[in-house]
Amino acid sequence: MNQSITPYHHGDLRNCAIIAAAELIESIGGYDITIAQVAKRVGVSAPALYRHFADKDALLTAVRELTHLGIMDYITRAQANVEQGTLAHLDALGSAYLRYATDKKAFFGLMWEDHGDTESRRAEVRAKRTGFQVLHEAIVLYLKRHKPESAGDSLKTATLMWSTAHGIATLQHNRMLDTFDEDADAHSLLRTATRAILQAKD
Amino acid sequence: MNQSITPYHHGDLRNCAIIAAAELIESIGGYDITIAQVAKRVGVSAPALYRHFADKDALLTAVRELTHLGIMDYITRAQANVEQGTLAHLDALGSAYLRYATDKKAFFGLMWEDHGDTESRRAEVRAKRTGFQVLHEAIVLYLKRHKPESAGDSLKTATLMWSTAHGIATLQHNRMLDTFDEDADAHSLLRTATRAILQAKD
DNA sequence: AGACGCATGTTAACGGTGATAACATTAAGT
DNA sequence: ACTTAATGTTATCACCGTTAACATGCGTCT
Repeated sequence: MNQSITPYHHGDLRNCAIIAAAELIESIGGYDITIAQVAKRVGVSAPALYRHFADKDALLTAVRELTHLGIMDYITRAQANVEQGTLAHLDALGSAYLRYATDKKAFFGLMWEDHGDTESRRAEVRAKRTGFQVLHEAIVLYLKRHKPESAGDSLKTATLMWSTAHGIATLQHNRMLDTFDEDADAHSLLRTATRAILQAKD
Repeated sequence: MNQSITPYHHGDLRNCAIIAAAELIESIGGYDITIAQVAKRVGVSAPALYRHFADKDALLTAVRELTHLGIMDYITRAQANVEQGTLAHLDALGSAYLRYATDKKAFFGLMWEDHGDTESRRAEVRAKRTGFQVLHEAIVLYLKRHKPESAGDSLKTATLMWSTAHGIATLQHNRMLDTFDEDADAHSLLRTATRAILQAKD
């Protein structure tokens, strides 16, 4: 965001590098980025970045954190004008997820890239589950209101909704849903699934 | 498979290279393979491979074709001992998909890797949709038998089932479903979803 | 059978990449 | 002011994908 004063030696690299990497990813529409590119964009030599990141993956992990904030922004914004615990609420959450996946395609892809099993990995999993918690709470509320008898299935229901949304997003990402059924776009598809999952076991 | 006679100069490289690449992928459990590794494994110098593959992605694309065969094998095998068009049939298809995703984790990941938009891409999309056709036909049969009134939704239903299965598989792939709900493993999760989707609009 | 040509292999080399080492410079604290 | 740690620089490495230039041997035509 703000690179403040004295950008060269004293300025906060790290943050600038993360932002530069993110901008680069967005501009080329893919996460196959190079350290040298980031360094050049921030106006510094490549090895300088290794003072702030252990390796390339550490930088990308930082970008992923930023991505988590981004998707959370989509989600919280989607909740703003919707009554909590309603079906419209769940629809809004699902739509936000899908919208992020298409709007910020490269980031969404990076988010689920298959990187190693380091300890920073654990933090990411936690961050992603935090996003899931929002969905879970919304479902808890919905079930309490409309189906108290199956309130115990909230976790399973939430997992199912997430899986479906994620599957639609990733398949669409791979151009796998393109010409199947024109009037069944991703969003309406997810809405149908949501209703089906909620109606189950009536 | 069979590298037949005279493996050196005259033997069928290409196929050997593809198999070597596949074996390598399986052994290291990831698709971050190097041309040199493949070359060494097949006992040939690295540039030799470029007589048979335009670039690295062409080789990986060939491996992906092999992967498509592999998953189709899982699917057809799953159909063998099951009555067509039954709920059990659909369960078997879904389970086969999930089982492949966990059994051949690296291949499943490679299959959905984000590679460029070349023309070989088109062929892959077709191959993957061929797999989808099996699911679709099973659903057509099921609907015709059990719900003739919603036979028109077969495509949408199939897409939804695929999306859910794919979402479960990929989320599990990213260790995202690990400790959520112990008694709700991937397979039972998908079975619940299948029933919900089929029961919808009753 | 022998000469030719093409498919297919080899070694050498190039540009680019992630990463480290050795050195330089600035900021901060006493 | 002098030391010290943080942070930058250039030089360098090993490796990777890829191409060029050269070598080898199989198939074919006469």
